[in-house]
Amino acid sequence: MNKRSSLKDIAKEAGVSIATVSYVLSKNLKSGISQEVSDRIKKIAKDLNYRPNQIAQSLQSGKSHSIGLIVADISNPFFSQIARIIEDEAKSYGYTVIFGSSDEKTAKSKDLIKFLLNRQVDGLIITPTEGSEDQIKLLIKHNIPFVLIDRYFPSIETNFVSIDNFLAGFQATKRLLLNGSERIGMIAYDTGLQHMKERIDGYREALSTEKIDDELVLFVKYSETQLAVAEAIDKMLGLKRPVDAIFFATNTLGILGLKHLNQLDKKIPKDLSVIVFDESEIYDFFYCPLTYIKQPLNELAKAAVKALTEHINNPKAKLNQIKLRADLIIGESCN
Amino acid sequence: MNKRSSLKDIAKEAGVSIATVSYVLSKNLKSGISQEVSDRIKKIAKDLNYRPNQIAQSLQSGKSHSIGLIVADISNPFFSQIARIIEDEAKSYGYTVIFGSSDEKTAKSKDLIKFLLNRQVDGLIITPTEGSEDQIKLLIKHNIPFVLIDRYFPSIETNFVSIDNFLAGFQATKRLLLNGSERIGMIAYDTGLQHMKERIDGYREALSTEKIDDELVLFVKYSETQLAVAEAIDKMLGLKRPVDAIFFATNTLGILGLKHLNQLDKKIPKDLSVIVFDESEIYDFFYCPLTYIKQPLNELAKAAVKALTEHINNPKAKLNQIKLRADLIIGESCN
DNA sequence: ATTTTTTACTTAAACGTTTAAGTAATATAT
DNA sequence: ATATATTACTTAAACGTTTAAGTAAAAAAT
Repeated sequence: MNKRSSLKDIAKEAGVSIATVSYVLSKNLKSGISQEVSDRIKKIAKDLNYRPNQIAQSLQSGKSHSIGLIVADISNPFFSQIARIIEDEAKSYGYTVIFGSSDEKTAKSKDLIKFLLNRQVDGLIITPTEGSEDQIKLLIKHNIPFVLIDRYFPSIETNFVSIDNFLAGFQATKRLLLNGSERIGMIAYDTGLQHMKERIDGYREALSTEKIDDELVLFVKYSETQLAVAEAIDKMLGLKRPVDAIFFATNTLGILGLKHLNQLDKKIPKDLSVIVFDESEIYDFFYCPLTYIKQPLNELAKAAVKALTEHINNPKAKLNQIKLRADLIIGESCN
Repeated sequence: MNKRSSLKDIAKEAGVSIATVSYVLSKNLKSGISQEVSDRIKKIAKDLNYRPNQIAQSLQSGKSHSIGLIVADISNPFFSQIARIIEDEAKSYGYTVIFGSSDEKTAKSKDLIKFLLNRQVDGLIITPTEGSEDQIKLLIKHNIPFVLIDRYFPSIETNFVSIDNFLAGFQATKRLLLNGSERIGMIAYDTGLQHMKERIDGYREALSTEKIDDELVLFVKYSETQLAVAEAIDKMLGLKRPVDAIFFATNTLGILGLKHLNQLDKKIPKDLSVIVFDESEIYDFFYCPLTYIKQPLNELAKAAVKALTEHINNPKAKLNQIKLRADLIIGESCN
């Protein structure tokens, strides 16, 4: 890369001090530089195609004007859609986004946080992994601005932006009951993360006590999702009293589940009712319009960036603990 | 954010000079520091939780160890999958990735390049937009390491990594002919970009002269893709001699096209044969297994990162102009 | 006519590193 | 016993900014 021109080069060319050039070019200070010198400097700057070195500015100011984004997996459309909105939003505040994928692994998340902080990001937006409480506490201890997104830890006082997962789980389940389902299975990730817990709690709350049956809530490990979803479905359908509805707790679980149900040649909603979490383009290709929970991705991502910039600019700003409402989009998969 | 400890803090604590601390902590130089002092410094560094300030290191070294990634739209699975591979690969070389979406707009792409260069990225991986030749030439002029991905400009000597789009277009069309299609339509983006041209050229090459018909190649604008795809299909089906097969030149075009064909209640392959560019999870939910062109995303992304790091480390390294072969995955959509 | 204020700059330090060059003390060689 | 080499450091400059503090000259006030 060619050496880029610096204030020094301009100063030399203009026969003035570096400070003078700096004063002229950083418009924020209208300190007393004569029009003539100012114009000359501006012209030279333009001729030399001067662009301030942000690294030097960062070192000087202690601000990098970049934020770190840690998602579970950027190639998952749920996260890449969020990333896109965060990108645009961050840019409007003057921030660049450096991203990383944790693969839901605590160790990876820890490395990423370290990596991003070494890069002197001004703050972080994180979808925390299970068991990453200590990492989060460390961020608090070091006064590093951050916002949790999608999930949060009820035991830790942090900024977070998520949906009301309890309500979403509750509403979905109520809908299934309303449409006559008697035995409603739920397939969720095997994680202690709050968002998952709440989805399940919402589901339980919606069921009358006699309908609750622990056999009907099955957990799959993130690392073996595909196989485990299929097994869970097989199990639910193989029960003495099989399920007549399944509630999938995420996007990925739902898609894999629907694939397996297709393989089993189960017809929705004739053989089985289904509700899925999150939107997907895929639903358009499913023979039956699906009923699903639609998260307000735009609002989630924007609120996260807003909260983060607020805390970057004022570390004492009060915490943003935002739970947005997710809508249940009614299709025909649970009729 | 709490002030992080610096070499200065450690030096003060240890009663030595900053340089001594630097020598100890930057293991690469085994210059003569006594074991005793060295151990003491290391202990203090650990106690103070010292992490080198990469901004300062960057300023000093002129390397930021970050690369800029410009894609058309990070929320498009094609690009987010590539981004994920680039992320992992870049990390293995010690680079962070800063990304941006150009939305296929030249002006946005220009801004992004400027933005990323101001951030002192060491190099760029770019999916160039139509008409961005000047931006690319400027990068060359300034000796900025970069690699084009997915597309390239035949008129400019650059690093690039793409697939052999001509061959892909050729093979897809040949397949349709082989399976008996007589009137093969193609829906492509209205762009002069080379990858699109080559896909169309491949299609033309496969057709015998008398089969080529300009009515059968329809172009849609990126900014109005959805509507335009539907119109193009309607037009092709409404011809005096309507098409009996459609070749969709990208992922997005294919998905939108299939949706519209569903709405028209056209059955594939009975009413119409179809071949699509790129993979999608969606295909699993289409009633008919699709025949599609599968790009080797892993190889593409890895080759791009490799080429880029090569050129960052040695600006005179010879150009990597890589065209990988894409496979035609045979389904049942053109039988 | 002298003092004060204003103008238009410059000097210098700082941000946190790296690293070439310098130095004093000790060890080795002659 | 003196010259030379080695060890274990320190000094200082550099990367490119920003900005408080300083200064000389010109303008305004007394």
